[in-house]
Amino acid sequence: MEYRPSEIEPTWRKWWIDNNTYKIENQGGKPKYYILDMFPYPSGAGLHVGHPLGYIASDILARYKRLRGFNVLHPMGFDSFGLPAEQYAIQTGQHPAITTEQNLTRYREQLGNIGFSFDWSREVRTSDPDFYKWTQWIFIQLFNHYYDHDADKALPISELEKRFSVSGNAGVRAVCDDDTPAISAAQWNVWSEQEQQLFLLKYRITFPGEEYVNWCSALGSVLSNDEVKDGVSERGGHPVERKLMKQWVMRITAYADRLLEGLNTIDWPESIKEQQRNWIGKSVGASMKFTIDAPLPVGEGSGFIEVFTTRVDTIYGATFMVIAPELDLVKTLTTDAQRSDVDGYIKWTSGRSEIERMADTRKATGVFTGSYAINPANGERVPIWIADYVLAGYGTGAVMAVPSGDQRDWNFATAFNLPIVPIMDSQKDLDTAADPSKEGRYINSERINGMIYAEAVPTLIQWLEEKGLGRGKTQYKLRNAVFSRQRYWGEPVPAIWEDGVPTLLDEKELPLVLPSVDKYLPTETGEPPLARAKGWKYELSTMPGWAGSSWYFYRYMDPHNEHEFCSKEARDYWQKVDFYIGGSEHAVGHLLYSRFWNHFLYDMGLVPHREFAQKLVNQGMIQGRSNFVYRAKERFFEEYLWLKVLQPYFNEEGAINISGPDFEEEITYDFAFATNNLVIEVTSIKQMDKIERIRRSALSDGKRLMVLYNEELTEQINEPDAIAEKIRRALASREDYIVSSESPTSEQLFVSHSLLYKYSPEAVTKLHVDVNIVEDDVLVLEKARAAQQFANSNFKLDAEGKYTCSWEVEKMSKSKFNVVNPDDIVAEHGADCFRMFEMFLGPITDAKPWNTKGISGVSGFLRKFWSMFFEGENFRVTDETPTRDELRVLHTCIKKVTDDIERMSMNTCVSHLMIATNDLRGLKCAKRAVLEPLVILIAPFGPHIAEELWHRLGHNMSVCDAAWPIHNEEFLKTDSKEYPIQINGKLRGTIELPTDISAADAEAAALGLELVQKWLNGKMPQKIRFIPGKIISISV
RNA sequence: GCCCGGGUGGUGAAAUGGUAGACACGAGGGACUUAAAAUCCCUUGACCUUUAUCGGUCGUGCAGGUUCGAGUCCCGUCCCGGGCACCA
Repeated sequence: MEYRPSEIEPTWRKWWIDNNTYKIENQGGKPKYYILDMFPYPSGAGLHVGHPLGYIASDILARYKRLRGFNVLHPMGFDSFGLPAEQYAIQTGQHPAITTEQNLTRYREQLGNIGFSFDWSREVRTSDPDFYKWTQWIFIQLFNHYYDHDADKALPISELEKRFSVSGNAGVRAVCDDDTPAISAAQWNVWSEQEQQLFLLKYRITFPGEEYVNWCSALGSVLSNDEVKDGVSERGGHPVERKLMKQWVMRITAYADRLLEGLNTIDWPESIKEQQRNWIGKSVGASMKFTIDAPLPVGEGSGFIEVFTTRVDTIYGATFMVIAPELDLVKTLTTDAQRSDVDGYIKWTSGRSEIERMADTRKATGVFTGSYAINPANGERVPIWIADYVLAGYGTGAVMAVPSGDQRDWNFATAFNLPIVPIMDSQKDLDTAADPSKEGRYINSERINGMIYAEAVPTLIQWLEEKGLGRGKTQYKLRNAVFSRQRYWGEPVPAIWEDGVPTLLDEKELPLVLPSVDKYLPTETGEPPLARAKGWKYELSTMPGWAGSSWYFYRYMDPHNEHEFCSKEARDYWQKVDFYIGGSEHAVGHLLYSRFWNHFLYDMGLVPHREFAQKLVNQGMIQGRSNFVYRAKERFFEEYLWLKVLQPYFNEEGAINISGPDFEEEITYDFAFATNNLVIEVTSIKQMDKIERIRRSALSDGKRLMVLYNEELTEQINEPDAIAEKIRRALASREDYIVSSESPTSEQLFVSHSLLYKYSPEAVTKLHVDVNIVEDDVLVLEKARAAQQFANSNFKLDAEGKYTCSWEVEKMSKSKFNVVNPDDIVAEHGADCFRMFEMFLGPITDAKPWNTKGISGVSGFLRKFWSMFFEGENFRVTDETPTRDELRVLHTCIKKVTDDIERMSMNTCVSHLMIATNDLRGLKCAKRAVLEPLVILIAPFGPHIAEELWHRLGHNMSVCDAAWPIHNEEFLKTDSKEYPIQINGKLRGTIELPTDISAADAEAAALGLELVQKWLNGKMPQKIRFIPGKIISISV
């Protein structure tokens, strides 16, 4: 019986739905397992073959875990708020909810075709009010808490109010704004409600703050750094400016240390953890005061400059200071003698863009202020310079420069002839570069001379603290996260403003539903779109894309709960995500913010674990494989005429004279014949002006002009003879102006890539072509002729009559015409084949271009697998007792597939199933005892074929609830093994030995071999190693 | 510049210190067929030797090291991809 996936697959998909096969309960005697995919944003382009890679892998794992007796939660939903839908709404006026709904429907359909075991009754959508009600609720909780250092967790803001009213903020160690003043209880208590509320904002975990943001007035929105490319918006290319705006901000910095430490407790890819570590950017160092030793005007400045350093141990090498030119302090430090230099430099740097400043990092620029500071360690006077390699925005905007240890400081010192003092006995070649080594012992460093790094740092910090000159300090790169978007399509922020104080809605008033607006643009006065909503009295900005995704994994546990974001029973049952899979592009966005929210929810006692996802795997991106076609330019026709017509047909006459290698010459003619005054001009029929101009010029030159239209050449492109004949007739004629009277219908010519090596690159335009009308890089002409892109086109084919395309690997996207829809693959080969082929491509963590070469291998395998069960039209599985060989094949396969699923090596699983199938077909095995376990083994990969065969084997229940077979070592044993024999590390032969042979016997047997004696060449072996089950190794 | 990954046949890849290239694609040859498709069988890292077998040399970016034995571990180096970037 033939294997027909198009018949069996839809049947079983319906059966699964009808039987609620994938519906999961929050209970049961089984252990739980929670497998989560990063949910997709439903874009208008639909699902492409890259999306399901991770879903297939997780589905295989989910089905496997279920077969192993786990209660598996494997849900799917949609991150359905976002900018693309809003952009589309702006263009078309259509409500984003409508387009989002359409996209969602398409995604559901496409996902439905692949046979996933998702429990769709648990689907969530972040744009659904029933969902974002709880996003808003969590926002309110964040507002109502502050971070207490002593408790090292978030505490209710009411606690803080109590403490303020009793003892002010003196004893409070909490995360707050930098500019928070000290207040007494008396002050707090006399404050008005409004004053108290404003003060509390300095402590709340989410608060309205002033932040520099990337403001794009054209989009009416603030953009994240990665939405800005080269100073303009990635989407639309609009200008972007740095602007100080009132924004809701999340005090994620409060959690910096815990987010960093938590990384050590989770099984995530090292690269993701490393990116998060870099993003958090903890640097442990010291801050120090350099007293200013200058004739400062009385009362100006604090009298010292504070610096932060991660290398306090290098302080004795600090021979000068550098401060950022933007700092106000520069004015006071500048002496009269230096004033004009300094002013000039400041003027020059302010005119330089960020990009320029980054571009020439090699050349040190800067100016001496004329003032000095005292190095607190050795009391030496060091000059204070300004230079733009020091950034005002980082730390204090001042550095102690240690030219022997820091390359930028070294460059600067070398350029301006400042002293370079070695501080470590291990530093080398200080005349050519800095040496930042921490190895060795200190020199020229008084107090720490002779110490090593680990001794020097605490010694110095202790000394600085005793003297009041500095202290140990930890600094983070992490900034608080801006949480407002001046956009429409996002969660409304549940806040009302009154007298500059935000009040949040009561829980009972949630959800605050997104109102209707007439347009999705900012107002004329630059307010966000929500300002257009009638009667809207709430906050005008909405939440960012990462709001809903920061907690959605809990909603799946209890998706329809109207009273809580997720019930306690559900949280207690599912605990956390056991296995999370998604793209590494979310490394520091989603994955850091969701960890932050989870820590907060943990502090509130709402979730059972500090980290929500124990294990994370990144699936590699499936890239697109774009195809390109080449459209002829005028230049191409000129070169074609020369190469294919004039040279072959007229050279022998010696009668032509070409205007030279520059085909683009405008004044003279493209080709001129020495005889009969004939000149030829090649141009488009559309260029009537040009033709007229040339005609007049030919007339005055006394030349006879022949005009060949690109378009007529296009039609005759495969008949150079005909064109030659035309020219021959023109040569022979006496007419002054020869031009085709017929008007050609072809407008464009596309030239096969295989022919292009003869032509110059400027002769053609390279264009993307839809990969769906290309097969094996050859354009399918029937399909191409029907395509819009090739209307009124002709093709120049190669000698084999083919139009070949070139290709490149690019991101898969609609604009590159390289999107492959999984539906098409499923329709052609079946869902099981599609699933297994995606896995067979290679390790899921690797990025790879989509290429269906090789899909026939998987397709053929499934047919072979199927055919084991049939003899003609009959199901032929028997109850005979299997042979040892058959059992060995089966149990080897069980072992390998089981091991490989556990380590997510899905590609090799497919290989092992292929091997077992090939072997069993060789043995002509059709025995139930072998084939039935094999059906269970294939079930996670090809659920449809497995379900079909499972039922044909006589079962009524789904194969999903079968028991995963366990391999029996007994059947893997063989009586003998072929041992490789290595002599001096080289493989020289093999020997068949009994499995249970003793070392002595094995050695003797090996030495008895003729081939071994040959290599020994009469010598005695120095050593023989027998590694049971592996190898025999002989050294001579 | 710094931090992560990764370099293996014509291609996708496999090999968790023990026979490098499993499995598959592609290619070549053959069987079946009126023919084609489908299917099945054989060969397929490079080179040398041989009628063929047998056999040998080289081979996992490059160059070293550890080891009886290295694609795998260590040191150096080059190249490719990703991330961060005058971050003190």
